Amino acid sequence: MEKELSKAERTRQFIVETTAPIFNKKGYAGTSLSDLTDATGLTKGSIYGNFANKEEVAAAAFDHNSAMIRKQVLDRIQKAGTYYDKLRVYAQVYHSFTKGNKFPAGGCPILNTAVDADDTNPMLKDKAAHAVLRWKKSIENLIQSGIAAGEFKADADANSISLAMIALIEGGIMIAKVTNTPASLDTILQTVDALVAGLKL
Amino acid sequence: MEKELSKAERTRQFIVETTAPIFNKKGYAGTSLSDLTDATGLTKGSIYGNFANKEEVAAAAFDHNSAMIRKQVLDRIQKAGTYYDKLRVYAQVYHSFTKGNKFPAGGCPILNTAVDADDTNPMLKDKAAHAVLRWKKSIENLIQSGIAAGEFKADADANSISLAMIALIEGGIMIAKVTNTPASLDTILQTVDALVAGLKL
DNA sequence: ATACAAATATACCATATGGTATTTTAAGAT
DNA sequence: ATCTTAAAATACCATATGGTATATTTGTAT
Repeated sequence: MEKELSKAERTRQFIVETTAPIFNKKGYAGTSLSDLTDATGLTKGSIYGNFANKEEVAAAAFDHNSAMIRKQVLDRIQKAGTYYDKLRVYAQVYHSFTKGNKFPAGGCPILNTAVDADDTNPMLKDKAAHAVLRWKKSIENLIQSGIAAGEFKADADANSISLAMIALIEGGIMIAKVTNTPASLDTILQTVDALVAGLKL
Repeated sequence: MEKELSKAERTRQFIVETTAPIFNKKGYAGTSLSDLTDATGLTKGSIYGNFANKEEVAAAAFDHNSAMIRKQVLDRIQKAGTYYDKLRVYAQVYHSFTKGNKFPAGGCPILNTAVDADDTNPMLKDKAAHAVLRWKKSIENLIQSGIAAGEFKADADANSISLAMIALIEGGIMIAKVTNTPASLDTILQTVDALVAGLKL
C-alpha cells in the first residue's frame, strides 16, 4: 500500500515538482501559464485538469518547496545529540543554500513568498506567515526543552532568540544572493551560532 | 537657480513619485503599464515619452524609494552625538516601518527589489546589491570612526556586525510584515541594539 | 478484447500586455 | 500674439495572458 498513486496524482506531483523552482525564482505574477506548460511539456488543459487555477499550482509549489527544507531540517535535528547542536542545525542547513543542492532553486521559499505575496496575494501570504510561525515555534520548543534538560540558561528569552535567528538567516540569504557573496551568509550564520552558544549554561 | 524644472522633468518626477509605491508593493512583473496609467492619470504615450520602457520606470522608482529612506537615515545620523547613537539610528528608523509614515508603502525597497529581481532582472538586482553594499559600508565606517574616537572596542568586527545588523533589520521587516506583528520587528530591533551596545568600551 | 471512465490535448475566447507611430495639445521663447 | 518645439494623447499593433468547452486519447477493470 504505497504504489497506489493514480495517474492524476502522479502528474499532479510531477507538475508541482517541475514548476516549484520556477515559482520560487520568478514569483507568482512573474510565472505565466506558458512557463508551466513549457517546463512540464504538458498542455493547459492537463494542468487545469489537475488544478483549479494558477494560484492553486503556486500554493502546491510553495508547500512542496517548504516541505523539502523542512524535511532536511527535521532529519538533522533528530540526529543531533544536544539541544545546542539541534539549534545549530538551522544555521548549518541554510549554509548550503547558496550551493542549491537539495534545496529549491531560487533561495528560501518562505522569504520569496513572503516578500512576493505580502501585498498582493492573501492566501500565499498566509502560507508564508504560517511557515514562519511554525519555524519560530519549533525553535522556541528546542530552547524550552534545552532549558528543561538543564542545558540552557533558565532565563533564556526564547521569543527574542527565535525571532533573531530567523531574521538573521532570512536576511543573510537575501544579502548573499543579491550581492553574490556566499561568504556574507557564512559570516551571518556565525552570528547565529554565537547567539545559540549564548544560551548555554 | 532651483525652480528650473522643465515640464518634462516635473512629470517625470510625478510619474516616479506616484508609481514608486506600486512597484514596491507589486514588484516588477506584477506592475503593469495600466497600473502606471491608472495611478498617474496619464497615458502610455506620455509615460513612454519620459521613459524608454517599464524597466526604466521601475529603476527610477527604486532609486526614489531608497533615496527616501537614505535621506531620513542620514538626517538622523548627523543629529546624533555619539557613534553609538548614530548606529542606533538604523534600528530606530526601521522601527517606524510598519507605520509607513515617511516611508514607501510596501516595506523596504531593498528587500523587495532584491527578492523580486535576483533571479529575473539583472539591472534591478544590481541596484539592490549596490544599495546593500553602500549601506554596509556606511555602517562599517561608523564603527571604524567609533573605534578611532575611542568609543568602541578596537577589535570590533565591523564586517560581521554590519552584516548582522542588515540581516536582522531586513529579516525583521519580512517577519513583521508577513505575520502582521509589528512587535516582532520591535523585538528584533532590540537584538540589533544589543549588538551595537556590545561595541562599546 | 471491450467498454467505461479518467486524463490529457485541441481549439477557442475575451481581455491584458508592453510598446510604437502619429496626431493633437500645450509651453515657452521671441 | 505668434511661432516653434516639446509634451502628451490617440489610435493602433502583435503577442501573451489566464481560463474554458470540447474533443481525443489513455489507462484500467472486467
